[in-house]
Amino acid sequence: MPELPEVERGRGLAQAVAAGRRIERVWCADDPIVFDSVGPQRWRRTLEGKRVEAARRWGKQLWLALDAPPHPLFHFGMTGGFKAPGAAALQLKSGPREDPPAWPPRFVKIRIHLDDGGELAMTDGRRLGRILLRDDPEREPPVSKLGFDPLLAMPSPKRFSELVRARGSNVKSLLLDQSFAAGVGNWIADEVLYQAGIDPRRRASSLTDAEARRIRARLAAIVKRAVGANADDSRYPRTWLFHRRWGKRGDAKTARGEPIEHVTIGGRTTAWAPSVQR
DNA sequence: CTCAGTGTTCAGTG
DNA sequence: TCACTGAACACTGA
Repeated sequence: MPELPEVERGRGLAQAVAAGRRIERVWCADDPIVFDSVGPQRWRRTLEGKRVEAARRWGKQLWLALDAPPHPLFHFGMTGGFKAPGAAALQLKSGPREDPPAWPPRFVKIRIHLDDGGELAMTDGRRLGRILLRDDPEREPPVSKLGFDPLLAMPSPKRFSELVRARGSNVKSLLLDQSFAAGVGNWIADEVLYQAGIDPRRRASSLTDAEARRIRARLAAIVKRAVGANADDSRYPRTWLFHRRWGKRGDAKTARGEPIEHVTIGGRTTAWAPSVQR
């Protein structure tokens, strides 16, 4: 699920459901992994009675700004997400004839009941997500260790180019490095390099200024477009590598007929089109 | 039954 | 310090 656009959709849902509301009651799953050893009783004591001022995000980190600290900070891992009852329209791919919305949802980890009868829940099937408490989320790890957020704070072309060309790793790994660009995940990194026409194995320090600027422009455009589509991938442009990258078929091709290769870079499956990425 | 996986972290190596 | 690799985490779904 979650790269920057999916997390931003979660932020929007939380903002719509919870901002301005008081938290009346909280239910926590008995899951010491996702809750990072903060017990359910402390969660309830911390959250109940507080008012939610806003839902904020940096990279893949998401938190509820309350009227008093500490604030709950969420990371969705591979499979986490926010849910709200009857919020189908705000969620992913909830077409007319999908499964009836189950409530409470499968794999629910926390349920936050609000004073207007609404509810915000987080689910996480594979338990790689985390829910933490932070007094000052923006100035404490993990958020303080993140790099720029491509939606909220893209560096200038000049600055971006300097940043990229100072790094020795391959450009795919660099894009995945959260201390460089916060919120970029595996498919966005591949999409950026495909559209920019850059071989993912290139050393960042070997890129020309023009190539670095091209990467910046594609990163900005792809993130903006995916967020604008509310992370509904059926609305992503047909020409995107995204639609063709899954399932490593030997005969996979892009929409333009370019053969797609799958290789492992930085420990992650990388899909790319060698004929147009140099 | 096997295996990949939209993420992160840590230990070990060079 | 930097860069890289592999394993671990936990579990689903193909």
